[in-house]
Amino acid sequence: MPTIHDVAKRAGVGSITVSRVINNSGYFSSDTRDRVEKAIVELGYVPNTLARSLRSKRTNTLALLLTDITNPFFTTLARGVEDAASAAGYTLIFCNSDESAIKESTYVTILLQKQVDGFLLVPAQSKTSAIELIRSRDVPVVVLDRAVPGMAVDVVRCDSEGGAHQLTQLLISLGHRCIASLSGPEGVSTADDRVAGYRRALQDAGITPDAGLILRGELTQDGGYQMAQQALQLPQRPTAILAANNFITIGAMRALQEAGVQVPQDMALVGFDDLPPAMVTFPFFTVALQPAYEMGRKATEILLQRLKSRSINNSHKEVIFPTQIIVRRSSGDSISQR
Amino acid sequence: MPTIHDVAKRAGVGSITVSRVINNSGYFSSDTRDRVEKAIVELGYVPNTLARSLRSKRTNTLALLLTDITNPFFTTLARGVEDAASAAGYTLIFCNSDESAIKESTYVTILLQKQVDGFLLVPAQSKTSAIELIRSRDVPVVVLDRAVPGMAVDVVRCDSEGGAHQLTQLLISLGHRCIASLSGPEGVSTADDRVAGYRRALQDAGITPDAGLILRGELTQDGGYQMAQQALQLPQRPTAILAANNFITIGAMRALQEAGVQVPQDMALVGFDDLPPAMVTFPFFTVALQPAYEMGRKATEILLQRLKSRSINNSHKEVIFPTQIIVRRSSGDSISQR
DNA sequence: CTGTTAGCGCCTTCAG
DNA sequence: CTGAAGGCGCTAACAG
Repeated sequence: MPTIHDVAKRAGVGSITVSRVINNSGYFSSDTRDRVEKAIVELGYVPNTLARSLRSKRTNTLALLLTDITNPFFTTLARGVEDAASAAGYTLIFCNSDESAIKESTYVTILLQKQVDGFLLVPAQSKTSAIELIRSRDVPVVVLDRAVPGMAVDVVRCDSEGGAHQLTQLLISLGHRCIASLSGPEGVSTADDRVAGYRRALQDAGITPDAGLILRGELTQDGGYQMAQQALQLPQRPTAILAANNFITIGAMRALQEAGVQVPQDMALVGFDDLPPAMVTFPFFTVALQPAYEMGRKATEILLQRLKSRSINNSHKEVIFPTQIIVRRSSGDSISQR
Repeated sequence: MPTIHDVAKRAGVGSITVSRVINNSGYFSSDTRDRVEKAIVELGYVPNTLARSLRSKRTNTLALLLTDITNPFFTTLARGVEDAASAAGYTLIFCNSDESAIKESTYVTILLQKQVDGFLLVPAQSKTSAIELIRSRDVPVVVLDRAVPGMAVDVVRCDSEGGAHQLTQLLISLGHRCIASLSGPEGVSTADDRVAGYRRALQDAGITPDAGLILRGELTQDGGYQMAQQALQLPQRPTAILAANNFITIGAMRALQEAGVQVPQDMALVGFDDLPPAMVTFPFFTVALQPAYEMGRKATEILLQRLKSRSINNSHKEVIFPTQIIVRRSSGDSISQR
């Protein structure tokens, strides 16, 4: 493994000169450049970024810490992050926290040791020590997808409250009065916000939300399955369901199918997050679409901006993207036409 | 940012002793350990992995270089890789080559500079310089998903030829005689193998494959869309289509829908790669399923094994997983019953 | 059980 | 335009 020294010797120059040629910094004659470049090629020299980073204190590496890359929403978001990062010369380390605050902290510690330049974090819980851990080392973070109330930190997320409000409004306009909300764990801001938007829409319509209709569980297919089963057991069975994410939607759908409940005839079903068009043949679900790719891009841009200006403690941005309601078949027609 | 020196001073020991405590290596009294650990906590010391790696020549980082994380097949594969890597104390850098050999080489160069301990590579082309680049630096690689004929390298992939053979056989058994094959670029082993399996099945059945029925394009939705349109223009329109991956399947489906061709009534359609059950409500496509998660896991295990034994030049493994044929509605009933 | 010495490969500082 | 000295934070190798 040749080092900068070997190249210098072969080119008959000092090693600092080689460094200057590699980084195209300072002065050197074009003759020197040629000799150095020749030596580099002949030796197959590859600079050691580790050593460089040790000196420069910059690794050109960002950390992407999310809950589960397997969820198409996060996959798309990750792609947005990677594109923006690599365009700026950064590479990406990614980790899955699986919604566990413990895994999250463990990863943050490892990533801090690796001296990543910045973090893109989808926090497992709204109240997370991970952010404090990162901030205590003066490393920039941008929080993605979820709000972290009371923390001075950049956030890029979607208007979950508004999206849920619109979806619920849609259901109400179709004549539904008994609507169940299947959401994620308390403390996860997107889950909380989607319940809040649901509540507000009901109140706007003068409907008193029945507490039993508000179910909380995991943001997984299993969670959706279980909550939908519970919803079907309620004394007054709902005529519509609002699911808080794509996996809950699918799980709920499965429970309904098993119970012989037809969507949308017997039960309207709307949710959050669309599947990418490249993945779905028969679009069926009415959803609030979040611009995952754009969110990833934007968050990365903000992070890179912070890195460039080294201004961590300034005022913090909160970028909130609107959701886009896409009406398809799962919401059904107006109930009164039945 | 405190260093190992600061900790040593505070604990009243030499810095090497701190190092020993941190890494739990060599000998030290339990009293020393306590003093050092106390100092570490008090200072909020975090070891600098960069410096450690510079000495130890190991970064505990693996590179995952694939074509597009957005494809659910690769997402699942990536998750398998990450789980196996993190269980062994490794973190993962991931990059998307978008099937471009140039991007691929660029990334490999960057990753080599970052001194990653090993590579997991989905090569953009069967004939790729990336592998040679990596091997020239004596860094272990495991190739994923695609074969690289003539290269002495570990490979974990699926039996594409066999899967295509079975799918084609299925179509033949249903009475189809005029079957189109929509595959990826020549030189991509999975694409080539899936054409080969298709050919063999036809020959087995005594059918001479018409060259016009074998279409090649991109492994994308767009590619599938275009190839399906071409297939519909053929003088003798096929009664069935074999698509080489999930995106081609979806694209083909779209083209058929637009042309008013019903699947499976007017055209049977079978493909490769299933969508994860967590993602799909109405399973429709008959597919050859590849065990993506297991492939990722297995490849990572092999790579970690190589890292442990430092044996790069020994005999190389080729692990070939079977595909599993899942028959659903898109393949339709026997043609003779119409 | 503990410490000293000497670098890993690179780049900042200062001197030609 | 070029180079020598020194150190980033850590740990092998060798003492004690």
